[in-house]
Amino acid sequence: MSASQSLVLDGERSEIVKGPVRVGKRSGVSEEKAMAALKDHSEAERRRRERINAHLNTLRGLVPCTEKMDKATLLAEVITQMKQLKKTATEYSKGLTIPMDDDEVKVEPHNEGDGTFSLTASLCCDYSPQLISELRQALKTLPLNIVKAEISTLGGRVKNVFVFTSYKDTNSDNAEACQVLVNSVHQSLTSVLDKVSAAADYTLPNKRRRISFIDSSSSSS
Amino acid sequence: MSASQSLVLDGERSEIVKGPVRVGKRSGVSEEKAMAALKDHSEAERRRRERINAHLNTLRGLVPCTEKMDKATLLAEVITQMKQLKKTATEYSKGLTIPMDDDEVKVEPHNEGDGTFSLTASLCCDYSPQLISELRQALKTLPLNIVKAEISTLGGRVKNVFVFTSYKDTNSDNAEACQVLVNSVHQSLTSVLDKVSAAADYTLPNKRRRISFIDSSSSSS
DNA sequence: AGGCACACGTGAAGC
DNA sequence: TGCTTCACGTGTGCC
Repeated sequence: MSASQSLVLDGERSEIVKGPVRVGKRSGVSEEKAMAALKDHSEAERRRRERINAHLNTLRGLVPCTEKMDKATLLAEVITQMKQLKKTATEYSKGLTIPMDDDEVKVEPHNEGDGTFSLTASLCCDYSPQLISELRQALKTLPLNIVKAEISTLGGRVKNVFVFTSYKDTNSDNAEACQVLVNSVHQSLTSVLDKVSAAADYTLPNKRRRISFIDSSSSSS
Repeated sequence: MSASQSLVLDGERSEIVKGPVRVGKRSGVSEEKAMAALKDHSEAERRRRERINAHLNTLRGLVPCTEKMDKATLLAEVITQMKQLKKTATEYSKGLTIPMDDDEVKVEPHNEGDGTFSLTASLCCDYSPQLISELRQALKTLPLNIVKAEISTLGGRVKNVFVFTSYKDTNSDNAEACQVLVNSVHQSLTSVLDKVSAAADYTLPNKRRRISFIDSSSSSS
């Protein structure tokens, strides 16, 4: 565009101008100004690029196995990672909150694909002193290993979460058998829930013990 | 560079070439090839830009309040959000994992700044049947409300997490009083830990009950 | 080659 | 108005 000028802004070790060729005495000054503006512009743009790339690189540090990855693929990876993190975070917090108004029984199968089969089951209801022993009796008849058990209470409500694995003679890729397990666990927990909530209807004095499971456990009564 | 050719690749509604000016019969074909290559190149580059920008836009959808934000600032926001998510996620999972080898007592004050004062305390040790009643007795002497209680077991280990709030007559901005509370809670839990672990040393048969707290609770012994 | 990904400088549009 | 951000086409190096 500009007549008889070749401005070379080197990216690495700039020797800025190559051929500040004389063009005319008076038009030269305005051209120099325009050139300076152009140089400022390209430098600013370079700083912008550097800013973006710096952030991109710190993202590489945050997401594993992206050290030499494409920009676009890196961003895609960031997206999936972010979604995953959000999901697990809300899942964790979901696991920590206790629904106040509704009793619930949930059973979820986790077919890992590697042949193992696990189950997480949860029961949430008002606290009742018989609850734990009822639960124990109900669960020990099931053909499942208890891997992990959690009890949490908040304001008179109690939530029990269990993680089971099936005995290894149970075929994990037998979808039907797995469904049977899910159903029996669900049924066991539901019957526990029915039993304790029915008992609570008649033994109202127990409700005064609802502040914490620790207030009214088995030994002192 | 190219002599007497002006290739215009319009970004919006491309009428691709403006002036396929005759230049010569034989050099024309090579020039046309070069031009086609150039066009492919710019189109590929455009697709790349679109890929990146699409990912950037989905990131905008993932991070709040970034709808009209700068690319660089958006990425910065993504970074902070991601760090935050990672932190809370590991914090949650930290709360759910149970150290296998070391017993521990932890007490952490949470001064909210709004005048309320809360405490989370945790005790992690081998399961012992007396643990729960010991805990109950130890905690009920403390001038604290139990807001939330969790018990989780995994492989014979048990972790108890409690959230307390202080009675409202305790001045929350009195750092000294808060520290006293922290200390007394810590001391109570430590004494419980000492008691049950000392008992476990002598009553080794109890160790067979360690598979789950549900195996050996209070009612049947 | 020939596709791919990157950095660059530049024109245009928004405050 | 200048300053910033964006999209674009291009040059270049790397499989």
